[in-house]
Amino acid sequence: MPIPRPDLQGDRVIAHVDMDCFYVQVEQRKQPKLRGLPTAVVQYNDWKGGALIAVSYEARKFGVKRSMRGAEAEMVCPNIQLVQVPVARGKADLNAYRSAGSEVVSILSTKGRCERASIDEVYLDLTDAAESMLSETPPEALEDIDEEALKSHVLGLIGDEDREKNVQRWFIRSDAIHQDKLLACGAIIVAHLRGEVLKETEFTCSAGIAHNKMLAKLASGMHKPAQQTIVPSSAVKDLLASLPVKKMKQLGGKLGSSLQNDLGVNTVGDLLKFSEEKLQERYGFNTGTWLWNIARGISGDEVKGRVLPKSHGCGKTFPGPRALKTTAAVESWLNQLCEELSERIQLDMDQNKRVAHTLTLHARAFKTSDVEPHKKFPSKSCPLRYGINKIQEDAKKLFDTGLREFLGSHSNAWRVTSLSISAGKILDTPRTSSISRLFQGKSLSSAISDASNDDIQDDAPSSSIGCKENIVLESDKDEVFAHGKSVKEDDAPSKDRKIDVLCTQSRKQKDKGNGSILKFFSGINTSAKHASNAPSSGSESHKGQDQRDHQEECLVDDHSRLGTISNQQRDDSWNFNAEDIDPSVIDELPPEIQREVRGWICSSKRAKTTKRGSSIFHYFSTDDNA
DNA sequence: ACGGATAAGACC
DNA sequence: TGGTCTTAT
Repeated sequence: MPIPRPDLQGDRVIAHVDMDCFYVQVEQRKQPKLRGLPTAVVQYNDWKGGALIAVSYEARKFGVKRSMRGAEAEMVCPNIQLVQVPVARGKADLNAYRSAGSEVVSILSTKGRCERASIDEVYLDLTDAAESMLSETPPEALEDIDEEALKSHVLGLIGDEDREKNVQRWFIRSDAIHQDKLLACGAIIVAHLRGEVLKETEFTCSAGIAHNKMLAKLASGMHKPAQQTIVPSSAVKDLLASLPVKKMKQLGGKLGSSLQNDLGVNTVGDLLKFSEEKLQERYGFNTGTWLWNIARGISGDEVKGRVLPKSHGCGKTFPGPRALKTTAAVESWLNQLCEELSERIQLDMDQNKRVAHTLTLHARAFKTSDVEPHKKFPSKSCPLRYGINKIQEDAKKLFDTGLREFLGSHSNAWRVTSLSISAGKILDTPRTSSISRLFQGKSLSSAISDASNDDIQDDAPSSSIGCKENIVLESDKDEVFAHGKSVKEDDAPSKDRKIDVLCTQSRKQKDKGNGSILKFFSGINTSAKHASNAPSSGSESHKGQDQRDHQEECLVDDHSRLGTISNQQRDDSWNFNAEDIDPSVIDELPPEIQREVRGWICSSKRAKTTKRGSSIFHYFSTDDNA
């Protein structure tokens, strides 16, 4: 998993910040009277008091553990306060915790690169900040170091009496090695950040400060709650020597068991006895190298600069007797799940200007008359189209195809024990180049005029712009096309008109045959299906969700199709290949646009293999891809 | 017959 | 690529 790469730079300052029993803190902030009491958060309390998903430290003293049921917890801790996770649409709703997590991230991301590792954990690369501090205000010159920093735990510091004095001495040692001084600076920064988090959100957290992610993560869990731990490199060897392999991230599962059972490796230190080649031959090249490295406290894994999730998903399980046995039941639950998902990706789009491109369905199921015992329900995905109804419709189709495959030829009675859908391939919506502006960005009129060297004014209101007859776009309200979003927020008739123009164009384009150029600029899908669905010109008819879905379909979801092509739905109209574009159409474009389009075609041919994909949206979402 | 709901990433 | 598997909280 982590990229096995030698630590090229042992001087990084990395912190791992972990919220203390996060869900509990969120609930305690909501209900301050719960503060200080043994508290746990449970979801669904109807069966055995619900399942615990977070436990306060007060409650842990009583032996209350995650993965207990509420009823069990009450037995060991009669006074425990059980708070339920909010329920919406018949399922647990974690949004309160997600947004609380965002509050924290927005504070923690201010001092260096920040990677959101989960809803309640982040990694920080504080190297630059620590270097700066060291050169400007090194700890040894500081007369009073942040009190919270002085409470740090420093691994390997000897002397049990008057710990804080020792720590202080460690912080201000002028003869310390550069690495340790950097860590000291990092620890001061982290202490400060934790203080900010507490002040701004009322949440406490714990942290680890080390030279890489692995060690930082290890350290953050060593002293909780509300404390921080520093790992000087001099302490690494002893730390790992006695550390059970299972404690190491990534070794908590089968790999860790295999190390113990097959190699007799019980502590990370035991790994030192094996050569890199030996480990590689047993566990594969990458994993082998990775193991060899972590045994030595080496990890080159970088802190990704990412504060937003890469996917959104929601799901529900239907245990035992609750298993779903009819398609009607499945569809009803899928509808609920899709509703939540739609809400969340819409919010993501509004807040972060990002668009999800794939919809994936997972399910677990079994057959009542079990012929093929362990056959799994296959997961299925397709291009994601925005709008609740669309998502529901597509999810339904995905389930059906999955179910048919699951059942095979003999149709058997089945039960579904879990359903989940997720939205992935989330990309920033482009906003930089002129072509981006042309089809969805800020100012359509100015984009076109700039590009074609005309001198139409930037803010020319309500003008229809002809572009070599291939494209007619109105642009009186720029935001209409920005991220395909304001359409839904604003139902003004002029907007309807605009959609109408686009759809009409799209239909015309289709009749003319391969009119890919319009797809470029409008993002409008020219398939018969969608063209026939296009709103009619005097559209005062539809209102509400239908209308919304419709408009979104015209703009947003078709954008999303450009990037992704599903295997199962190999509808050409969803496809958007550079090869399909008629070169003569490109010749008719304004010169600036020609250049960009050709650039895209070129890059799409060359970039078939890159992760970024080759859609025009990918291409134009960055500035530097000539 | 699962702790449940979510996420990320590697592998093929 | 999509789909599966692993790991984690």
